[in-house]
Amino acid sequence: MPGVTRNTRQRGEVVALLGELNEFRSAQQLHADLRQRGVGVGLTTVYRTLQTLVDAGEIDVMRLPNGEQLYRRCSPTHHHHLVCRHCARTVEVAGPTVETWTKRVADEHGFTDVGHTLEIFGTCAQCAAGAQRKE
Amino acid sequence: MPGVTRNTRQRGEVVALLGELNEFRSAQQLHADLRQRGVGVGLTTVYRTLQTLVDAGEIDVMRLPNGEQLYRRCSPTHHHHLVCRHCARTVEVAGPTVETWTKRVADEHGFTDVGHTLEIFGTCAQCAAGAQRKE
DNA sequence: ATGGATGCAAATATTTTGCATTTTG
DNA sequence: CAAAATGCAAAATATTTGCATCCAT
Repeated sequence: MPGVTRNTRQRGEVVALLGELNEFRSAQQLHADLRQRGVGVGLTTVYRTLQTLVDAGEIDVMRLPNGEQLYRRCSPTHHHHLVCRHCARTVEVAGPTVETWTKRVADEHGFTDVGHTLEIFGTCAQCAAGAQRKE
Repeated sequence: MPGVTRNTRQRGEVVALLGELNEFRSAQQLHADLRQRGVGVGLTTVYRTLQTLVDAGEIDVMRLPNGEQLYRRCSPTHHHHLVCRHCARTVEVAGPTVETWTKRVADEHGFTDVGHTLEIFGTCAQCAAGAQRKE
């Protein structure tokens, strides 16, 4: 079992990139981004680093309806995402209402140790205005 | 483009099985179930049939945190699922609260054409009592 | 020096697709 | 009979793992 987490160049590159970006990216995208800027990092390492960061709670994972996993540096507190289907613009939203509701529903049915996943998808104002579908 | 949807034996088998079962199953599981009862259906066909049914809104798809896709015949109205992590027992829950909340949040941020995904995971009373982890 | 980290290639796992054949309407 | 559906094998995706080597501490 990994006792400590060492500071390697690759790890630094991944963390740095996530720090700059403010949108969800797949492991593959992040890997491509890095290579494009001339940074040598293996895809395997990107995957492993992201996994480590997720476990440490330093980044967020989200899964699109199509199954792709996207990663992003987010605020450490529990929250959900409102994502634009077209431009991928993302808004973090705190959801005390949802938290309370899920907890209550779970209680009513005798469920404990509850957790949940929630993502909201829609079209942001910009994209709606431009009505520019790029599909 | 497929104009109509024909009635084939295989399609009937899949629909029938989904009709009996009342829990989420993966395409692979459904395929195995069918073969086990001596019904000859190709895995490809199972996938294609499920896809068709989903498009027609006749069945529900859910994705576990691990990414597996599960299918189930559900009530036609919009709802969410409360799923036991251990025994996979599933409860359908209507979520007017959530619907309203997501709509409001989206509005506040100028998002339109909104949709969302929500799944609740926990430990059901039975499993909590038995404390039987079968992992 | 020593155990975690890396990265290549290969293995997994899941879902999709090409295409010849069968079946439904 | 024509179009749709089937099913096998192969392809496409995405992520994980074996293992020899490298490097941070």
